[in-house]
Amino acid sequence: MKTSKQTKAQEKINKKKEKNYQKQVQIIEGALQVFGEKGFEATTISAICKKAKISDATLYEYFNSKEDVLFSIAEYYTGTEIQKLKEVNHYIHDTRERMRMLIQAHLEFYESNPLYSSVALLNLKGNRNFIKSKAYGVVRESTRVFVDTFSEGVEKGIFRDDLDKYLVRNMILGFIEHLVIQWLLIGRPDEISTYRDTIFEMVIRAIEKNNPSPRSLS
Amino acid sequence: MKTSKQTKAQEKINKKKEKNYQKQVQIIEGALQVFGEKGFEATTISAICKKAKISDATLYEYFNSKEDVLFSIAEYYTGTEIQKLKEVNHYIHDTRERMRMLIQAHLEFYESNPLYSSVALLNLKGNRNFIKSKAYGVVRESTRVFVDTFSEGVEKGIFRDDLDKYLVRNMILGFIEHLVIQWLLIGRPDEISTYRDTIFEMVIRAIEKNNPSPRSLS
Amino acid sequence: MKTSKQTKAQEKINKKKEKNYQKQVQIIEGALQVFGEKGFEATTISAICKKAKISDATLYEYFNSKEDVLFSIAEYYTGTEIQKLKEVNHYIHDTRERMRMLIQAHLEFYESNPLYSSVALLNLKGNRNFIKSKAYGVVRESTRVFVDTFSEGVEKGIFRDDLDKYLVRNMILGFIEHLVIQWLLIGRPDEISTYRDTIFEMVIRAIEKNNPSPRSLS
Amino acid sequence: MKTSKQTKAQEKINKKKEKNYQKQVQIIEGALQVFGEKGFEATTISAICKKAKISDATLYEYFNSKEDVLFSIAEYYTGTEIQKLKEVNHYIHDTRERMRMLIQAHLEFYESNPLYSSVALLNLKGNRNFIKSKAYGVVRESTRVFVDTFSEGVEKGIFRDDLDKYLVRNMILGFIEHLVIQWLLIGRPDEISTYRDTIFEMVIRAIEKNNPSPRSLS
DNA sequence: CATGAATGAGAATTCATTCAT
DNA sequence: AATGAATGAATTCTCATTCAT
Repeated sequence: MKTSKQTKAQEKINKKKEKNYQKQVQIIEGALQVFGEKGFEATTISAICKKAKISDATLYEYFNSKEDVLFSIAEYYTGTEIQKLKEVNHYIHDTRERMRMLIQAHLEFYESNPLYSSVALLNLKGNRNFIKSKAYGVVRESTRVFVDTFSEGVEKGIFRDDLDKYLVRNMILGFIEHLVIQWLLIGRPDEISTYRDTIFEMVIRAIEKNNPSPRSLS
Repeated sequence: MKTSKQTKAQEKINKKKEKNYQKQVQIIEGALQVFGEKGFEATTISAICKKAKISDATLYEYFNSKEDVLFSIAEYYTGTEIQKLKEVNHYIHDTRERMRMLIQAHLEFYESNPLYSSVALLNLKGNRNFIKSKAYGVVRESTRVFVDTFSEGVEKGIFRDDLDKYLVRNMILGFIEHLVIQWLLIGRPDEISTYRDTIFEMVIRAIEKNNPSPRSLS
Repeated sequence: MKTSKQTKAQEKINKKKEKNYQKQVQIIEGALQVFGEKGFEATTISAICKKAKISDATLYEYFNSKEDVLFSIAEYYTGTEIQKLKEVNHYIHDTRERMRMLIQAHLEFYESNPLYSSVALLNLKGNRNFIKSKAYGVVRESTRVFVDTFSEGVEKGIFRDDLDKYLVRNMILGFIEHLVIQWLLIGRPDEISTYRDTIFEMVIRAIEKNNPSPRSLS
Repeated sequence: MKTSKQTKAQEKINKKKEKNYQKQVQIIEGALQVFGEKGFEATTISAICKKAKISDATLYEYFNSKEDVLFSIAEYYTGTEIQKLKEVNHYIHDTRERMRMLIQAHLEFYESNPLYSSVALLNLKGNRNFIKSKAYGVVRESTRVFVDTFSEGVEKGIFRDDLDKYLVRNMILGFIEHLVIQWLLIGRPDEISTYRDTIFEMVIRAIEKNNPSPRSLS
């Protein structure tokens, strides 16, 4: 089963593009709901198709496999989200403000899309195949704003120039995502976006320049 | 048939404690290897038992289900790790140093136990049943050192008293775990413990007291 | 995992009716053969499917479980038999003759369908779940002719009015079925329908009216 | 599994006799309870042994298999019951009264031992292996009283001499057992021994001699 | 005698996926 | 384009039974 998947996957490249985009979205939305509630393994194709009001076989006209559907969810939602972010970003010129906005936007996006958060953080983050997928590229791309914004700050001299920019991204995303995961799993805190300013402020302290560490750091 | 299953489920609890502890560990170690390499779903009971050199049926003398084995891995390793931490912790009096040590210890533990890291961060973190399990309690307990250390710092006046201690823990763990996950999945960075000082330093800046944020924070 | 099973159970009901009736019968006939020869527990789904020339998975498109197949056999054959009985019954006006016919029909049905007899009397009679099933309703219904015929005789004044009609049914069915079971298990007597007249006559003596018991019955 | 059972069974002949009779009874009583409540297939050796307060392995010191235990229940209880019957029988000289007593005794035995009734009528009657067992011989033997009593009546000229004595036994046992099964499964009637006189009287009418059937019997 | 420990053997069921129509 | 029907392939878990101690 595992081996044959690989082989067949190649024969079926990009079935998607050719077909009705509308229906793809319909399926993705159905899948989001079921995956989000039950998790990937516990979800059946049948359940997705029932939500999407299509037959099981039809799903395979639009996607190559159950996992393809899962990954496509990320691609779709991230793509959509990136658009919004770019627009807002366009109007913000202050780097610090951009960073604040990014954190806020991420928190709010997760908070207002718990099903997607569940899929992304409980099912995708940790999926070894995901990182090989095209969808992962899109998701990764979407986090580049943090890297870029940090770099921008470094150039402007407001952020420390002795930090690995990817490590900074790690910190910010790790912080946010860990919080969201906890919120999803144990329901605490009630609202995560409440913390947006504190989080921003902690991040800023960690990365801002003229912010001498009181004692020398070994 | 259905009803008797329910009944038996109750009788089954605590099958473990009564039996040979040695063999439990043997199974846990076999399972760690297979789960760590293939992931929970892709792992079969047979594979675990082959590694542990026991029959499939025997596994069920010691554990109630595949998931029980998974959770027990966390319980076992965390329990062991907590012991070590407590010992070291005992000899460190400086709060800052304690925090440094904790971060270092966590990073090194993950780095030197990639299989366990894989199980814990790719399979357990995100498992909705895990948080209901006894094992989760142990894991959670093990992270309390961060909360306690932070509180200690607050009391001593070296850490900010305007931060939610759980949020602080979130930041630290999120940061570390996100880094480890990336390391596991895409192999970067090569060595995560290299970053121990930078990470510590970023964390410290975020939580240390006499560290006025240069501009006012809205 | 546990919860979703419950949910699915509800969705599953009535899988049958919607699908190809032809194939259902095909499966039922295959199952009859295997159940009839080996008994319920000793029969495997595989064996049934081999007889029915379908794959194991296909069986589950038409039935919900092995037990569902078993019960459906009874429903199917009883349903068919009831039809025949009703037709014949229609042309018989004499109550005594009707009773004779019923006994004869039952004996002959069992005798000419030993596989079904085996399933019905060795596997179903005594199955605690069966009485809760829909199929049981059909079977029960099919024995009502005995009750009705007896009542008819009572009304006409030819049968005793001091007997519980259900007890009468018990006697007749118990008599017949016990005989059939013996025939199935130890092969004696060779032919059960040989006894049709004797059985009828014994039954009649027990229930007929102007048939004073010689001595007083305490 | 099926084939090896046969082979091994021969090696293990009569393990029973040599051992502690006390413990055998203890096991049989435990088994009666579990078999009686759950049925043969749904009963596990473990459950029996828990009731009997011995270890699973010990059961096999006294019995050769799970089925052996089942059959032994019948042997034990029937043996005990036969004793009682013989005693009572000894003091009854009237054939008709003997028949009345037998019916009454059977009904009362079943009614006061529902667990045994369940085992005997739901699990044993219909078990194809049972008839090959030694236990079956004992059970069969116990029903000979009906045959003998009927023969006695025939000799004395009070019972019809045109009836197959085994058919008579069939009628009586079938009647009684069918009633008991119904009582076990659907709980009706509330008390079966209430019917003892009616049943006796119906039986008597069917078999008594100077009891001319009103019309000629074809 | 009693039993703790180990296991062989199986078997029902699930589901993603395919394909002819 | 859509789908009803069919199935291959797999896997957890159960349990009667054995045997060394």
